[in-house]
Amino acid sequence: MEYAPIACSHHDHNHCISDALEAARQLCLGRGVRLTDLRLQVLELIWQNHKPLGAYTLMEMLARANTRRVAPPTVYRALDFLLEQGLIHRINLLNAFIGCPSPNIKHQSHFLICHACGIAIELDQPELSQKIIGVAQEAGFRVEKQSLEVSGLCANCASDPAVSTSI
Amino acid sequence: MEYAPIACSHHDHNHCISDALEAARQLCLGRGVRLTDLRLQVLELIWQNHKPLGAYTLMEMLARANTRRVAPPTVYRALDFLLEQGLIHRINLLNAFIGCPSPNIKHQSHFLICHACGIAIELDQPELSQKIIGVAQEAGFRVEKQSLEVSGLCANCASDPAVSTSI
DNA sequence: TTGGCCTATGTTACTCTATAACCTTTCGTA
DNA sequence: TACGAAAGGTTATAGAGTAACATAGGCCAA
Repeated sequence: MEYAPIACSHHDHNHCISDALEAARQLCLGRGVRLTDLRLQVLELIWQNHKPLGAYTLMEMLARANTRRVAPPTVYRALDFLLEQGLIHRINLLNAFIGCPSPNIKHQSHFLICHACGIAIELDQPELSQKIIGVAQEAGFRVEKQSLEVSGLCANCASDPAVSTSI
Repeated sequence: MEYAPIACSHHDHNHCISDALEAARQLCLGRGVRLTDLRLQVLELIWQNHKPLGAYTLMEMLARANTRRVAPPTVYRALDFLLEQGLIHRINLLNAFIGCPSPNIKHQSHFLICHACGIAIELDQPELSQKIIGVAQEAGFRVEKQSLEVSGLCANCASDPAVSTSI
């Protein structure tokens, strides 16, 4: 049985963006932390699509949007904040960052990453997290953070003959 | 029920090294690929312990062992070869490389990484790989490579009060 | 409302990781 | 032994991330 993840389907992405930004505002308000202009702008840029973005790409996007250039530490500090608040995830495989659709629920970082179109699909599988914790416990290991990064082809790209034959 | 992974236990590590190098020799012989001096030396250095090593650390170790300095491309080419042959894995979380104890069996990259002592324990859980493939298939995703990197505390460090209190 | 503190951002310089491009050497084979 | 492919050497540079210190802005207490 298959379902199409939202990242992979045609959808009104403006809705994704506004939902994410509103969730971020509420979450920061509730926690008493400051979602500054810069942090909000970085989060908004990350949400431009469902593809993870590198810090230096973000810097260029900021420069283009703001006329003023920001230096690496500035963007990394904003990213650190967003990571701490769980508003974004880091994709180690790509040295890149992607928005989290459910920042208010504590969860692990599990992604499907399409190497054809570049999108990253976040999995929501608490059962899988539990399975991983179980396997680790058998080895006497105390789990703190999980990072699952599966690369391959998303539903769209896998069914696109132009993609499948060009690999 | 717990078992102590070998990387975590007291063990004769020379045995790990000689096994790994012998396995590599056999595997390359069988595949008709060349395990050159440099490649063998890099593999041996990686196997010095169960902690992932960065490319630049390896470069320094090579320089110390050989009197002659090697440049980054040289060590990266050796690493690429070893990765292609499945003799080592890359740990994205650490930008580092670690020896694979079972290069002759095709498998996914699943690791437990202790942030206290630095060791990486490779999991051997085909069932977990299958579970991940299943979850991905539900989203219509065609899996090519899995990378699971779990960070936390290994059995030794978790039971060491000096470690637990210093975090 | 001012002063002081804390947090956020700016700036400069640097480290670490990785690769491009081109040249030389080495190895296996014809 | 000579040739071609593969491996390694060299130089330069791209890409990712951080240290250290300076400045600005928001918030609270007196």
